[in-house]
Amino acid sequence: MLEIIHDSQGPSKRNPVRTREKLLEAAFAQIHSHGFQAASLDEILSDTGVTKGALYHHFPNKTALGYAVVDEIIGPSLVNHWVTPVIEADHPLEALQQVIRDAGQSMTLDELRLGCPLNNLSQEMSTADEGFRTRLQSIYDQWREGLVRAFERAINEGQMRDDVDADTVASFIIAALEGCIGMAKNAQSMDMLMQCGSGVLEYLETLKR
Amino acid sequence: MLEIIHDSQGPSKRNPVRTREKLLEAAFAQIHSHGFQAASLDEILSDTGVTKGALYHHFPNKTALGYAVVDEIIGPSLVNHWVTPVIEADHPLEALQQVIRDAGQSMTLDELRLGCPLNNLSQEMSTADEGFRTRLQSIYDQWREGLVRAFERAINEGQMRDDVDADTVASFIIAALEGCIGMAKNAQSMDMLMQCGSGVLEYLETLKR
DNA sequence: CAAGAAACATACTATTTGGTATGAAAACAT
DNA sequence: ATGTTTTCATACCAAATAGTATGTTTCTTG
Repeated sequence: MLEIIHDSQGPSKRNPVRTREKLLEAAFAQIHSHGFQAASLDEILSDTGVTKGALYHHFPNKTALGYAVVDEIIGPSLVNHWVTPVIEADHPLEALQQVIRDAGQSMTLDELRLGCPLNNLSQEMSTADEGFRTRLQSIYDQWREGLVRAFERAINEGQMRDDVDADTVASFIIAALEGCIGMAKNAQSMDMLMQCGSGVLEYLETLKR
Repeated sequence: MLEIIHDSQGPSKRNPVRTREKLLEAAFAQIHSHGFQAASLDEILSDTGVTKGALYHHFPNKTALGYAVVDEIIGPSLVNHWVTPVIEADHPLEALQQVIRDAGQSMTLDELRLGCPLNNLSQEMSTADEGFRTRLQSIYDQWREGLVRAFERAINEGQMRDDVDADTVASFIIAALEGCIGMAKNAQSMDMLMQCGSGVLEYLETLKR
């Protein structure tokens, strides 16, 4: 928290691209820890060593910085970890189960305490700022559409029951996953995460044929 | 929002109990709408017509007011609507399904946009304030323990499969429900609530025997 | 009824906040 | 080299916030 994000390359030559990156990273960390509204610009600046002038050169205001965090960090990260592996897998259902297990096992208690950045921001900002809501919604949409495609493929290939609606299942899975993380986040308990997660895994098991 | 909460009884005789109630109600509304940290004391005062002196007579600080909202409004309301009906029912699984359906049908779009007060506060405050976290956790615990008792009874009476762990199922159900509401809240879509909710209902169906 | 406590009212304060104004130093183009 | 744009630095500001100080009114109690 008190660490400054150093440039890896020697003395401080001027590097606007890296400056913007540092701001995004620090803003993401700050938002993840405290939420968007409680995220302090001054803290982001002291964390990065960037000055207010530079910040407001790269972003017109705090909201725009938040939007950039959503578009350039949260969205891509979610697609990488949760969508692509399932879409590209030969056996989507099992791939999804594996992604869930991996996420559960690689997550530390400190990370768990912070919760899911996507869900955190949604719950905080959906009523407060329409721009956040739509951006976050498009991430959820990508996620759901990815799962739907994967499920439909699994159904066609006879890996999955054909008496379920892929769209309903996808929505339910995403909701259940976010719910599990939220639950375990408040409990601050790895056991709760595992217990809840195994509920999801068992549900996925019932979808196989 | 702009309406003042009037006393129903004539002119403003001094009524400390009612004053405290009005503060709690307005604080709950404010927290439900904007979250705890963004809830403005000044707005609560102008909503109620109560003055700052009275507020700080009844509550030592903003945090204590928030705690009281959790203990005296959010907790009891949840137990009333979600725990008691299931515990007292002859057929817990079907009762739970009915509670879910009722909640879905009685919920307006405006309410949906605000989300679940319990989940909202958990996600916002669990990292920021340990007092909030423990209080909210005890509500979750009551909920889960209520469901566990109901499920165990259903299992004993042969209404529910006996190859599932009541505790795991209870945690998963609560997580899934909160996840559904959160999902639909961000989507601001009643359809999403219904779609997600039917996922929960179908899952509950698989638990019957 | 008197005295003390409870309940409320008003004015003020200290701090934090996002945002701005203005200028300097690099980087770039000609 | 010189002018121009980009990138950054510093100092400042207006608004909002929770909280306090202090006084007044109502209620309770002996």
